[in-house]
Amino acid sequence: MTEAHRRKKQPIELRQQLLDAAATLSVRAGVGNLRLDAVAAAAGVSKGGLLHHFPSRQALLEALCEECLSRCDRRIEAELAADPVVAGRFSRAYLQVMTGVEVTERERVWGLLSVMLFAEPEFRDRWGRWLAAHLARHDETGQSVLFDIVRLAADGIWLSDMSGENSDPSRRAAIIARLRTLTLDGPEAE
Amino acid sequence: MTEAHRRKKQPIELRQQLLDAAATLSVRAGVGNLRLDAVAAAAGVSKGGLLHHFPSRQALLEALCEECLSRCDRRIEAELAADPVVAGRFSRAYLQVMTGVEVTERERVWGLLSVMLFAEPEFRDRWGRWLAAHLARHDETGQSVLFDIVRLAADGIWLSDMSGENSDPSRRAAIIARLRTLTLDGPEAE
DNA sequence: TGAAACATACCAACTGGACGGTATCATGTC
DNA sequence: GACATGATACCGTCCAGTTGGTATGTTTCA
Repeated sequence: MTEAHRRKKQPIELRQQLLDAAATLSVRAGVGNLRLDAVAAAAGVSKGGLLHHFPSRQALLEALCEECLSRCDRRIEAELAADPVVAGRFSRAYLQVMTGVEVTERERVWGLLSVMLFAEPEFRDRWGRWLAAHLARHDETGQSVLFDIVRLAADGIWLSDMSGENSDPSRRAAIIARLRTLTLDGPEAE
Repeated sequence: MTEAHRRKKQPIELRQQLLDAAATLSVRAGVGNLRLDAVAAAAGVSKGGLLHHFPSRQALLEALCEECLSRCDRRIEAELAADPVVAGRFSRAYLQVMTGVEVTERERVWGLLSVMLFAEPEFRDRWGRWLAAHLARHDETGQSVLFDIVRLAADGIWLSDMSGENSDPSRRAAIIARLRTLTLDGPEAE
């Protein structure tokens, strides 16, 4: 009947659009204020269409969380592959990904969303497990508190990025650069 | 008529109880899932009673935010007063307060709540302004990226504390100790 | 002084809108 | 034609906020 029916059906693309829309709206108004109607509308589809892909609100949120994690994964893997120095490699990649250097606005949304999902109690554990698994896999856990500090500071930057662009960009860059060199100095004697 | 009517009226205490209840419930289920009924019940009062003190849900959340900030203020001030070394004093106090060494469970709730409120878009700016004001007042902004890193890492610890007690406490303590010494080394040449 | 008059603190029941979810129908694709 | 995809209409529930009360404090004034 309507025009929407007549268009080419591309379920995979739509699914992605729905997730993108959900991410954007979550970041703008908070995960708790995410409304199915709004997500569907933003993706140019009816609520029925949305519920076809995600049978419930909960399912949508979980998919959102998984998408977040897998995006992180992909970017981390890319960074790891491009880094020849083994020591502190993971922490460096983590820093790079979390601080989101040279990243598109669309990627940025997903970064912010990560923090917001982290604040949701139902997804905290999921995140905790993700990080623990990665740390175990790259086995930097026993290395040095310096690496820990670098990663923690990366989280801090990530967090402060959420509060708008109030911080001086050059200062931010200097901090990131300094953190990066910290991981390259090698773990000195404690 | 009912027993509740007959009890001693202590509006100030009740107000505090309501805020405490709201904080606890927010941390447990997320700010977005905070229900007025539940808050009222947890404080041993009816929803009407709650709405007498906070005319709307929004008002309650704002009061919650203010309470959070003023609690931070008080603890920061206490740390500052107890620290004879001027250089990096604020960053040290910040680290101490945010990582919440030797803190009661009740205080801990408020710490966690801070992060959750930070994740709420409507309160992000409020927090950003708070921090900016404090940084300006103690004028550590121009000092050293090391101080920045310490504060950012403190945020990171704070954040990771939210994901349950999965981290090794002694390791956590080591990190905090190291961060502390970083602020005491003094700003070396960049 | 004390008791009316007012103000504050709270309760119980209700309402109206928002929103998640379902049921059913229409259309595209293989 | 059979299945996947998506639209429309509708229902039930949840919950913030309203309303109209009752009980407890506090002030005023005869």
